[in-house]
Amino acid sequence: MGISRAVVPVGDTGRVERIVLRRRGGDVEVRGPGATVRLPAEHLPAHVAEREHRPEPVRWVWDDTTRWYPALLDRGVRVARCADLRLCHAILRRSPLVDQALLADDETPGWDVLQPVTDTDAALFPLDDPADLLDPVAEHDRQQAALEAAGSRRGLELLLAAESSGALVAAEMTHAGLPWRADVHDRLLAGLLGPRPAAGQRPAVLGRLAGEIRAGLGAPALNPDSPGELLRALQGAGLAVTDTRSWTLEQLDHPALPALLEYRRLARLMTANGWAWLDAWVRDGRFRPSFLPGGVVTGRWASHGGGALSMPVQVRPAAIADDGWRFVVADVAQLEPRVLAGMSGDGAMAEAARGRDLYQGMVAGGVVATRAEAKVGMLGALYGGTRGESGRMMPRLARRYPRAIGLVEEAARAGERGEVVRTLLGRGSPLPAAGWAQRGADLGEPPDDGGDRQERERHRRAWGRFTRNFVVQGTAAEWALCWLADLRNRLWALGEGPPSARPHLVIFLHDEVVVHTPEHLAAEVGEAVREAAVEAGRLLFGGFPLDFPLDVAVVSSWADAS
DNA sequence: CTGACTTGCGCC
DNA sequence: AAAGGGCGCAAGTCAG
Repeated sequence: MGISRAVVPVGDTGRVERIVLRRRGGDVEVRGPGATVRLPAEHLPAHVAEREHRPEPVRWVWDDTTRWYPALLDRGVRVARCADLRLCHAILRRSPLVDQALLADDETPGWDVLQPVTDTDAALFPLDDPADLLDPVAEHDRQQAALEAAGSRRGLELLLAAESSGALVAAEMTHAGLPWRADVHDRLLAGLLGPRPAAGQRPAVLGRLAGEIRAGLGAPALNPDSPGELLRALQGAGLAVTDTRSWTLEQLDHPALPALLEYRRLARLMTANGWAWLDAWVRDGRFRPSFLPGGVVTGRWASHGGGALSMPVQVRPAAIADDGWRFVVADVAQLEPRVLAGMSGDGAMAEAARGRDLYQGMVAGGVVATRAEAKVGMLGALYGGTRGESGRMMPRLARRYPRAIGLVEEAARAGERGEVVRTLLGRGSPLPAAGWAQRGADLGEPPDDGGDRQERERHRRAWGRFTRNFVVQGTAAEWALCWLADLRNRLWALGEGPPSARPHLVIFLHDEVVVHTPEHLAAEVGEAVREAAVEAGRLLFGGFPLDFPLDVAVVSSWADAS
């Protein structure tokens, strides 16, 4: 394995040799700047490893990381850089900074619809993979030409490098898996629900609670899992409700409700992260979901399998580091408001962000009286809340933070006009569904009846809330990608030996990372996480003074971090 | 029966 | 009058 201690800079696109890989039946075509060689697929890992060990940096160009990297990782081969043509294509195709004519080709629709493969057990090179019909060399050339001609090119270049690096991290996290103690999880479930029941049976505690609910509501046949039956039973018991959400039920006063709310809480645990979840997703002491970089329109990651991006705090005690290893858990406080301050160049908001608690900083700046007001006001600015408390805060925020609030307001107005907005680095928003945007009264359409007009207006406002949030959520995702990519490089430089012996990422949740590390490196990993955050801020916002304080914890169980 | 939709709730 | 962004997942419900 390579033992280079140098940290690879994120986005060092210019000086790096590029090698394009392409499947050719059972062979792989390896096309470097000087020569093209063809070798059997089973020889590829050794070939890649040999090239990675040489001192001159290389960027592997391939159609889709999910189609190449898992097999390399299985053979113990790690790569420093790649260009993921599928992900880069998706960004470039939607970016308003890009001349789409430069991407146009007969194969463009094929790249548009190319999906990642998530089933790592599938054959390495399935015969009918649509990816094999696409020419990665030509696509890479088109992408480079489009990038060359793009406005704000450096931002896009950074985004493509970070996105590709994210694809590597995603594959590596699935490969490594999150250490998961099924025995601890099972004890946790048994403590709350009773011992594991036979398939299809309610565990003892849920059975008892169901009985209490039926008795309390006078509905002996009620299935509390059925929203319809439950609603009728509640109404039959004299409660004026129109839905059965827990939040609604908490407002009511009825002797059956404590049992119902407790049932809800435990039934949720059982169905989402109960024994069935353990059977389906935990093998050999590891939870291995697949992560999908760019899986959300804003650029956030999605995940598939096991609900990896919404692991309840309740079950995190079962995530336990291996013997002699630790977790380093780090999250950014108030990432989105900080990113908004940076992207808008709002000095006053950046000043409030100086320090651990941005909301407290807003109080100190005299813009609001309490932290709670600061928080609800800021969430309203980011999500488009105009009602109640957050609506009342907006004028004050707009006065004190004109650039920040101006930026999100303008994004909302642009969305309402049906326009594309973009993140700081250049990821574009999708266009709204055809309909309201094209048929506005300002385009000369005869006025419809009031119902349609109101409907269109609702859609217009909703789309404005989406674009308002898009620019901030999307730029926050870019900060997080840069953080992740730089951290990945630092972690590699920190360790020694094969990938499995080095500190490695196991979880990434939008603004939080978990690193699994040999215990003796935990302190250094903590430093690396902080340094990577500083670097991410520099990459996105240059010299603009903006803090991204982290909470960092070195723990044995994920649950002990929060 | 399957598949699409709804409801509710976990995470950020 | 109403007006909160993005996801994934499981169970219930309903249409075909």
